[in-house]
Amino acid sequence: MAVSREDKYERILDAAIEAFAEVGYHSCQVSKIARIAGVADGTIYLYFKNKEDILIRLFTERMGDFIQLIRSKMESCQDTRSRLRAIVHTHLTHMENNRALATVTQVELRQPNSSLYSAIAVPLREYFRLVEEVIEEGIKQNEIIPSLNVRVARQMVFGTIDRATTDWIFARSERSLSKETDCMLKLFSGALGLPKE
Amino acid sequence: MAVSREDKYERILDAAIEAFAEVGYHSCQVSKIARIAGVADGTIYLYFKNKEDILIRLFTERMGDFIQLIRSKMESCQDTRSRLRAIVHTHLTHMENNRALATVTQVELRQPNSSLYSAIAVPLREYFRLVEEVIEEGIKQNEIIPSLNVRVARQMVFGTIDRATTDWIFARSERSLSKETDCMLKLFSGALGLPKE
Amino acid sequence: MAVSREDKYERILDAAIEAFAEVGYHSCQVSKIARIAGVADGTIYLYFKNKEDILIRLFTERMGDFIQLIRSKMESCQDTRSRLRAIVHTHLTHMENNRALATVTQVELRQPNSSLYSAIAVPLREYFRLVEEVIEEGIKQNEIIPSLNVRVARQMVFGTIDRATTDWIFARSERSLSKETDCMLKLFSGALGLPKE
Amino acid sequence: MAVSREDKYERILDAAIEAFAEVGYHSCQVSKIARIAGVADGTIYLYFKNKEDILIRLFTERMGDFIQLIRSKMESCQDTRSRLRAIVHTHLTHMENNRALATVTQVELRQPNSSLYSAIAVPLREYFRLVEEVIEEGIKQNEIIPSLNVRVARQMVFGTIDRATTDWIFARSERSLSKETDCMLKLFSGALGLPKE
DNA sequence: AATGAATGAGCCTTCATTCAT
DNA sequence: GATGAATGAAGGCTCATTCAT
Repeated sequence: MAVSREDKYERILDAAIEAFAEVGYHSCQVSKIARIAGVADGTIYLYFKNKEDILIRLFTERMGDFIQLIRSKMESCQDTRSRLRAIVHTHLTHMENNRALATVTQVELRQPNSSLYSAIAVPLREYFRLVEEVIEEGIKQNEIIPSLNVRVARQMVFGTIDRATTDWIFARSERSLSKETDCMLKLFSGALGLPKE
Repeated sequence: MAVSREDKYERILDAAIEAFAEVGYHSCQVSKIARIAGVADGTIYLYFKNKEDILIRLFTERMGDFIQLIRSKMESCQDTRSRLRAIVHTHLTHMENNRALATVTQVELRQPNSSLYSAIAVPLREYFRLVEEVIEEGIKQNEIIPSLNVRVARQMVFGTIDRATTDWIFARSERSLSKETDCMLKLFSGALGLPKE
Repeated sequence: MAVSREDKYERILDAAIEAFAEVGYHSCQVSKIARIAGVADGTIYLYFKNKEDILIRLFTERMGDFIQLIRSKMESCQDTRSRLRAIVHTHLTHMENNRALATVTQVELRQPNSSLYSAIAVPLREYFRLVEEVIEEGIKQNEIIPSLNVRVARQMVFGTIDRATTDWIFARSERSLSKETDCMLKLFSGALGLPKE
Repeated sequence: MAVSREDKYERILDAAIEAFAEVGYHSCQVSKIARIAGVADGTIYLYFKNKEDILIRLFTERMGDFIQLIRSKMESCQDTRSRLRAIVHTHLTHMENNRALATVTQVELRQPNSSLYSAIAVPLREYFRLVEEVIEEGIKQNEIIPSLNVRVARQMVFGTIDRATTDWIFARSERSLSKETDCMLKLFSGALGLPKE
C-alpha cells in the first residue's frame, strides 16, 4: 500500500521531532529530516515552506492536540483539585510518552525575535489561559484562597511542571516523570489553599 | 590609559550578551559581537576559542557571580522564609537589572547534546543544590513539612521564578518583575507549609 | 472532440513562447509552461526531449514558417526595391503581430556554446542567405551599386530591422512597428544606391 | 607585492567577463569566476552583492568607459562623416580587442523583466543618444538629408554595427572586424545622403 | 597584541526530469 | 497517453575562523 499524502506529512513531522530532539533545530540539516522520514530532500518542500515552517507547524499542531487532550481529560472533573491533577498528570504523561517532542518543546520554545515566537505564542497562551481559568474558577468556588495573584499562581503551576520536564529530559535516567504528579499536587494544594482531600 | 586585557575580555562578553539577547545565539554573527565590542573580528579569537566558547564562559562566569551574590544575601538570614525571600528577590532583581543577560539565560540555556550543556550544567546544578539545601535545612528545623519531595519542591521554586522571568522578558512591558516576590513567597509558604509570619 | 496530438504540441509551444517572453528562458520553469498550456508537467516530456528542446523547436519551426512567409510575399515582386520592402514589411508586421515570439527571438537568440546556437544557426543563416540573394540579384540587375560588400549590406538590412524590433519590444509603447517600413526603405535605398522610385 | 583592493575588484570583473563569455551568464557558476580570478568563492561577495550584481557592474562600468572612449575620439572630428567613422571604427576596434566583453555584451544585453535591464538601459540609452546627436547635428549642418527619421537612422547605425559584431563573434574566424569600417561607412553615407568625400 | 580581508566548508532551496499509477 | 508527486543533483550565498600585516 502506498504511503498517502497525509501519512507523508506526518512522517516528515515525526522525523523532524526526532531530528530536532537529537541535535537541536539549528544544528539539524534538512537532509537529516529527509533521511529519517525516508523521503528525498526536495519532498520536504512539497509539504513545508521551509525549514522554519516545519518547526512552526510542529508546535502549533502538536500543542493544539495536546491542549485538546487536556481539555477532554478535564471535562469529567468536578472540583479544582481534580482539574489540576488532570493538567499535571496529562502533561507529565504526555511528555513521558513523547520524549522527543518534549525535548524539542523545552529547547526550541524560546527563540527571540523570530517569526517562530509569534507562532508559538498562540497555543502557549491558550494553555496559560486554561490554567488560569481553573484557578479563577477555584477562587469563585471558594476552593482557592482569593488573595493570590492568578498570573503568578499560573506561573507556579506551569513553571513547576515545565522545570520537572526539563530536568527529566536532561537526566536521561529511566525514572518516571508522571509519578511525580502527587508530589506536585500536594505542593500546589498548599500553595493555593485547596481544602484537604 | 589603554584598554587593559581584562577590560577587553569583559567588553566582548558584554557585547555578546547584548547581541545574543537581541537575535539569539545561532542567528548572531561573530562580527556583530565584534562591532558592538568595538574590536576587530579576529581579536575575539585572542580571547575566546570560538563562538560557543563565548556563550559557555558567559554562562559560567555570570552565573558564578550570580550564585555568589545569592549566597552573600543569604548569610544574614536566620530562617527558611527569609532565605527563600533572599533567593527569590535577588534572582528577580538581578534579572530585572540585567535584562539582556536574562534573555540569553532563558533562551540559550537548553541546547541538547552540545558541549554547551555540560558547561552550563555545573553552575546550574550548584544553584539547584543551594535551593535544595535551604529546603532540607527548613525540614530539619521543622519549618517545612517533612513529607515533601525535596527535588520537586526545588523544581517548584526554581520553575516558578524561571517562568515568571521568561514571561517578563517576552511581555516587553515595563511592569516590574521583582515586585512579584511577595506573591511568590506566599505561594511557596503555603506549598512548603512554612509557619505563619 | 478530444485535443489531438498535434494540438497539444502546438499548445505547449505557444505556452512556451508566452512564458519565455514573460520571464526569459532561464528564469522560466517547465511547470509554468505546463500550467499555461493546461497540461501536466510530465506531459511536456512526451512531446519534447527537455527544456532546451522546446526552445530549439520553437525557433526552428516558427522561423521556418516565417521564412516561408517572406519567400511567398516576395514571389510577386519584380524588382529589388519591392523585394526589400517585402522583407522589411513582412518582418516588422510579423513581429508586431507576434510580440511574445518577437521577445523570445530577440532575447534568446544569442546563447554562446550551446546546442541551442547550432540549432538556431540553420534557419537564421537561411534568412541571411535570402537577404544576400536579393542584394546579389540587385547587383546583377544593376539596381544596386556593385562595389559594396554583400555581407555588410545584409548586416545593415538585418541589423536595422532587428534593432528596431528590439527597441519596439523594450519601449512597451503602443507605437506601430510596421509603420517604420518606409523610413527604413528610404535609408536602404540610399545605402544600396537603388534607382529613384 | 600584494594585490591591492582595486586590483582584486578588477580581477573578478575580468574573470567574470571571461567566464560569462565562455558559457553564458546563467550557466556560469560563481565558483568558476572565483577560480579564474584566483580568489575564494566567498571573496566575490566582499566586492559584489550577488551574482547579478557582477553582471550589472560589468555593463555599467565597461560601457561607461567605452562611451567615454568614443566621445574622446570624436572630439577632434570636424564633420559628420568623420564623427560617424569615429563611432564605427572605435566600436569595432574595441570589440575586436575585447572579444570576451563583446560576447557578453552581445549575448546578455537583452534580458527581459530583470533588474539587469534597467541597469543596462542607462548606458545603452546614452550611447543611442550620442549617435542621434551626431545625426541631428549633421542635419543641422546640411550634411545629412533632413527628411529622415532620426531614431530609425540611429537604429540603422547601431543595428548594423551590432549585427556585424555578433556575426564576427559567432564566426570565430580570424577575420578582422574593424576592417569593415569603410564598407559600413559607405553604406551609411548613401543612406544618410552625406556629401561625397 | 590587533586587525580585517580572505577563506572555503557547508547548507537550504530550486527545479528539470522521472515513473508509478 | 496523461498525470503530478517525488526525486536528488546542483549552486548561490553565509559566516566562523585564519593569518599576513
